[in-house]
Amino acid sequence: MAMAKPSRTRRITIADVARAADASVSTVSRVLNGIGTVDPALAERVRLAIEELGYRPSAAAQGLARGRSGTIGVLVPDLANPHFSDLVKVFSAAVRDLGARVLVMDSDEDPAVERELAEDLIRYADGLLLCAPRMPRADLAALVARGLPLLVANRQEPGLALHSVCIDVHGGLLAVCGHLAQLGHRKVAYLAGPEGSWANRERLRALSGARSFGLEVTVLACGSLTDDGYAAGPAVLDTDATAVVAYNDFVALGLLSRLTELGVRVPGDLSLTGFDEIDLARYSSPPLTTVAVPRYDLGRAAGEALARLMAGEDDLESRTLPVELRVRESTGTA
Amino acid sequence: MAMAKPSRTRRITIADVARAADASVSTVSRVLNGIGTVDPALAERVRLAIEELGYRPSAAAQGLARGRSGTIGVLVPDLANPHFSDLVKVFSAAVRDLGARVLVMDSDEDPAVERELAEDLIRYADGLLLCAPRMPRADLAALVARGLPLLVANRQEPGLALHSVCIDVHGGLLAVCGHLAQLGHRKVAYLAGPEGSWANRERLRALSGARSFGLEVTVLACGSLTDDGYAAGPAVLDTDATAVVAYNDFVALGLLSRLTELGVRVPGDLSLTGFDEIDLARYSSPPLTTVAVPRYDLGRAAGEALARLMAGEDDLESRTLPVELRVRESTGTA
DNA sequence: ACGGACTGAGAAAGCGCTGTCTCATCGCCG
DNA sequence: CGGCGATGAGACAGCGCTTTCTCAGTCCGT
Repeated sequence: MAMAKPSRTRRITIADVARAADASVSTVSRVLNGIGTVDPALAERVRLAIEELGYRPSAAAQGLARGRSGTIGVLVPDLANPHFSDLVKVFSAAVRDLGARVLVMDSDEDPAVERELAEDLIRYADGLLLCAPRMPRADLAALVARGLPLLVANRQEPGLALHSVCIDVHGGLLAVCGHLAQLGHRKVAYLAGPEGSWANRERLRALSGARSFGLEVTVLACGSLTDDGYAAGPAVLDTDATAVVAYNDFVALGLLSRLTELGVRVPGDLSLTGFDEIDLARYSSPPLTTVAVPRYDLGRAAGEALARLMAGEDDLESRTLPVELRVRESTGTA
Repeated sequence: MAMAKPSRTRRITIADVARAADASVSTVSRVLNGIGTVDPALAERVRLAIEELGYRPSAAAQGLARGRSGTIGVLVPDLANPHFSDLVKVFSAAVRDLGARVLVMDSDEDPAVERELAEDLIRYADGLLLCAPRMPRADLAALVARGLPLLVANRQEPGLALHSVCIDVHGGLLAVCGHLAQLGHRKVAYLAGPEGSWANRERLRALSGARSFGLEVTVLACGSLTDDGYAAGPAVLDTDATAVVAYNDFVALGLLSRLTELGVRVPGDLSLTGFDEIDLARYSSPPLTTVAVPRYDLGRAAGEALARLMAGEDDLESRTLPVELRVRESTGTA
């Protein structure tokens, strides 16, 4: 004989609390939100009832009544990438201080999915943070037109009144180039990152700027993962470059591993740079020359910016955060 | 003269759509949810109106009316740890197929915060996934008592009817010990992970089990980060161990780096093992002997289990997923 | 002792949906 | 040709809160 399911106990509502505390629903609400004045004794009774019943206001009902959900949608291309999980972590801590929660979605680097998820997030969220969106400009514009507070991290789109916070990728890679040039390198290979990525475009822009100080750049399609860097080993050796600029630290470490296997010494035979400074960069052998990006500040800045957007300030200028070159032992004279 | 703020345009509601399509609200709802039968012509008119107005149903209103939010709460100790961000990623993809979204919170490894966030998540979510919760048993019990679908990943609590999916940490570390014993090691040092962590307790249990095949274990407090491993270098050398079992790959790689700096050869002077198999493990020099855990399967399994819990099935047995020892070059004969 | 300014607290109208109930309408069989 | 089951579609009552409005007391000045 099948045991009846324990019939999901009815939700405890504010009315239950009111009844238990012998107060009105409005009063309970007041106590809950600390709005208006309530007689201390009554308030205490209410608090007690809340405690005893284990009452928690329904987020849906609050959201509906208040007209805002207290939720911010965050869209990332790949949550498994520490760059983004770090950002989400910091951002979510930042907005929690504002009383907001974060709904994360992962587009798996697919621009089409990205648009769709963003539309879905809108239904839930009071504001949106788009991290390094790969979607076409038109989609981005459509999203902006929806009118809800929208912030973009690490992408700029000239002419599209986009509020954004960005890392100074261009400046960072320029610094890398300067460093390499100073060491006497003339020919460098660049292991390129994801196609649609703004960060990749910025790096390319810096690279072409670096021609002005005599750098000759070969661009090799690669990717953003350790495996991609490892795989790129032979291709790199096919060039006559004396230095390799990897898209990021993962790629650099993957390549470093392959080079070590192949008996190529770093920086003796080949100099190598990364980007983003992951923890392990200081711990590889040799330690990696890379660019430190202010992850924490980025998340923080995004949180603040979105807070202000949601408060109705619309005169926000976009911010670009400075980066810092970290010279270590993976780079040497040509 | 200050430009008036564009007065946040009123939300487009289902009523607007009904009006535009010259249909009733109920009909629009039917079309939206594909429930009941609607005349094809009318349905088409509705769809058109939705399209034209750019209407999106409010998640809050739907949630309130339906009695469920379509959101699942996920609580992790540290989203910056790839172990968890990977899990969240896979899990969230898994439950999206169910039409659910994921609300992530990060407790920063603080058991007290953990409890609080979990309580908050309940207000938003239809179900909860607690990842490697560090909270005391009593708090966990209180959460279970709340009655909503609750799943725990990587923690077991005997006697607490907890639905869980776990990695076979014990088995994995036992395999590591066996491997080391076979190589002739007798004295090993264990770099311990976070205090409250079940995974750490399981490792310790395996270690004490390993005494049966003659292993003598020194436990050193450490942590779960690369830096912790790096810092533990001298302490490790103070022991007379011939092999080091690190809490995870990060710790192992940190230690490896320090050992390299100190001129200690791995595995010549000291064997070293990790756990969790991060990407970089194969790319260190030497490549790291570690334990591969089925991250993907874990997320998948969690998604399925929670789906079934939410469907009312309460007879779920807990699952433990098998792991695999990956022998590489960081371990050698004693 | 009486009117005006406050203060504390309840009643009730939404918020934007869903889902049930009800009501037309229509085709069809007897 | 009347009655009956289908079928399509609207009305309406919630869902659990917030918030305005209203009202009964209080406290004071005159």
